[in-house]
Amino acid sequence: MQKPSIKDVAEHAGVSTATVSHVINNTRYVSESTTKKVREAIKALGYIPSAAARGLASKQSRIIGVVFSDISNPFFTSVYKGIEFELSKAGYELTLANTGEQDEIQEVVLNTMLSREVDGIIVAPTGKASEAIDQIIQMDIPMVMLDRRGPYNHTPLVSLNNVQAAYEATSHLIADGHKKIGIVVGLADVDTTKYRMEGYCKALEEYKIACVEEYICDGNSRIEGGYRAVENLFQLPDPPTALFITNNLMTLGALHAIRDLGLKCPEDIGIIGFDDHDWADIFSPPLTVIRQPTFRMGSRAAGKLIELLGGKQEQDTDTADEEIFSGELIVRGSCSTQCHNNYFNNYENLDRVKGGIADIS
Amino acid sequence: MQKPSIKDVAEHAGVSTATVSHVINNTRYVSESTTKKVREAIKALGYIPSAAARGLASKQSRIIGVVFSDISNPFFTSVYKGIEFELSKAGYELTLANTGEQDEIQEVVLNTMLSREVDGIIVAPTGKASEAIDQIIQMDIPMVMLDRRGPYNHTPLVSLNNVQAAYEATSHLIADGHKKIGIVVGLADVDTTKYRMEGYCKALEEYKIACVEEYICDGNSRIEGGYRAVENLFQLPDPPTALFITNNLMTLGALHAIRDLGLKCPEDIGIIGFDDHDWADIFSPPLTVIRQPTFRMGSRAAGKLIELLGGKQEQDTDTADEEIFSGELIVRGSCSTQCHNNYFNNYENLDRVKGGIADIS
DNA sequence: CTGAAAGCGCTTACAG
DNA sequence: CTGAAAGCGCTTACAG
Repeated sequence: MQKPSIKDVAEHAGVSTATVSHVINNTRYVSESTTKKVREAIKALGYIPSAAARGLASKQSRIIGVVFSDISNPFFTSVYKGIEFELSKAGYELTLANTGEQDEIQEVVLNTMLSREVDGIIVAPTGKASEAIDQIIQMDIPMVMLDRRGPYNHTPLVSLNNVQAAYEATSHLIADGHKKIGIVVGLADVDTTKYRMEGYCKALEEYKIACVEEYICDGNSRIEGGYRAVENLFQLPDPPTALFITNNLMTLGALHAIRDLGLKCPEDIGIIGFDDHDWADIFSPPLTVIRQPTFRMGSRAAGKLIELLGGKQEQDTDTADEEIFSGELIVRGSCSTQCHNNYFNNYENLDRVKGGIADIS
Repeated sequence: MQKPSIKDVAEHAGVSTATVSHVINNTRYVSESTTKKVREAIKALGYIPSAAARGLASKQSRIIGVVFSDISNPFFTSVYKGIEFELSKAGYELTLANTGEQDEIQEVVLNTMLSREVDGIIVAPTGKASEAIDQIIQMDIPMVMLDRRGPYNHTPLVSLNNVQAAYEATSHLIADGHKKIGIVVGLADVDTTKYRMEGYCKALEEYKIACVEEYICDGNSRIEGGYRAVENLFQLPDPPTALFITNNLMTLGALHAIRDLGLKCPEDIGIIGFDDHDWADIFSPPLTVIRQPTFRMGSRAAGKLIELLGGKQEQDTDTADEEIFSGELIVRGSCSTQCHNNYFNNYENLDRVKGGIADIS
């Protein structure tokens, strides 16, 4: 037997398709007895509405597109769960696509989303300008950006205060007695890279530590990149004593490299990572990290999108609608060197010596 | 301006909508000059076909549904990437849903997929019978099961040889000199739990080691469960010297517990985990695990589905179509005790003593 | 080589 | 309180 349509249900119940549609969608009053007949017919026939037909007729897909660089990155997985939590409550389905941080792929996936007529989009855009994004903006499809905004300054954004977080991370290393601090940075095109580097520099500056160019090392945002970065740093004549590694994947690579180089953490090298992980706590020593409120960031982005979908359009204001979360420093013990118990072992002391750390040693 | 439809394109190009459709889909010959006109019109208007309309007219959504228990489990993430790799080559889009291993949620998500009229489904089913799955089967929607099959014996399956893998894991612990071997098992409803336990028992039996009931501990398939399981095991008067932990999340929890209990691995407790991870290698000591070929499993499941979609229907054979992969033992060093250098330190020796390990000690 | 037109299964003014 | 019917934007026999 064929899959039943709304017409079959209507006939079976002895009503019009309009009535069936209205009881299904609860979109106008239908008498109790009629409602009952319709529900029974639906049950009897095993009727399932066609989302395609519905979408075509109503011009709403009730699908939200989510575009991330890589769902196997736990940061995005957790954000995704936040989005899913919020959006499924509101009756939306999600479609997910990975760009792998590649502009061409981003173009392709956004276009298929356009073709799917998604009702809204949440995207962590690559750094470059995108025709597809231009088109989405021009078509007035609700969109919120997550983690970064690329070259789009007038789209709502949910992200972390990366400057502050990186500043805190670096300050923490300084407080632990480090003066030779390397940083492993991600892809240059991605906003967060710039901001995390900025926070790092700001902290060094504030504590009058010279910013050594060789200590800034590209890790490509990926595991292998983190590995190679650490290898390179330790080929320097005067390698750093501590490392700020600016995302979770590079941290993994860095830890691999540290092990392969036969180094001990934190004795030989202090480590602070970006992004928290389930395994960070059981690493030896447990990893000190900056934690992002990933789930909340995801659900907030979804919330913003729902507002836009509801038509609360005050978008024509000039101020970009931003929601910036704070990173949280989780101190676990991968930073402290032998200096751990010296004068610089905590923020209180740090505050006192601001402006002259290089003098005391 | 409104979003252009195929009609607008047809008018702009001075042809029929049929012709436009055919050049887009390459589905019948169209003269070069006409083709050119159509393509130009498409470009000029920025035309994007409506997937909903297309789906409604063609009765094909070109969407494949993927139903997993939890995409934040790296096992599923990696499988998903394999699926994505294969299916996107074939021009399909994916829609993903998590069940959290809950029957009711599985029911809901499968029904929305039915409503979306997905062309096919890949599912890691919960253990219980499901009305939605019954319906999918009855509607002849191509479906392949992944990791497990639940109570459905006539659906194609891609999975691991869990008995063999668990047998190898346990044998490895035995070869490393352990005789008091605990196992942390997952949800009872899930097939893999049963099979992994079976392999464990088989190995013990083979080496004449008594199977101690207290050493079999429920870990609920989750991090917290793994934690509690280890806590419980170490409250036994005679706790095990080694643990086989049967999935990645429980392993994480177990490692946490081991740390919190102040135990050292492998000195105090040997560990072998199920599923490999990026961090397994940098744990101290690096974790010995059974690795599943996750990406290949995913792409193979997708391949099977594509075959079914292509209508190669030889399904009415009675033999269930199964593809069973082998797990790979990755030895890293979290199992060996002080016995590491004794008689039982490798498989060669193990073979010689088969049938009487308990006698030698 | 191409077109006219029915039909896919819904939603939604319009009408009563 | 409910129905008749147009229309959403495609695909696809059918026809020439």
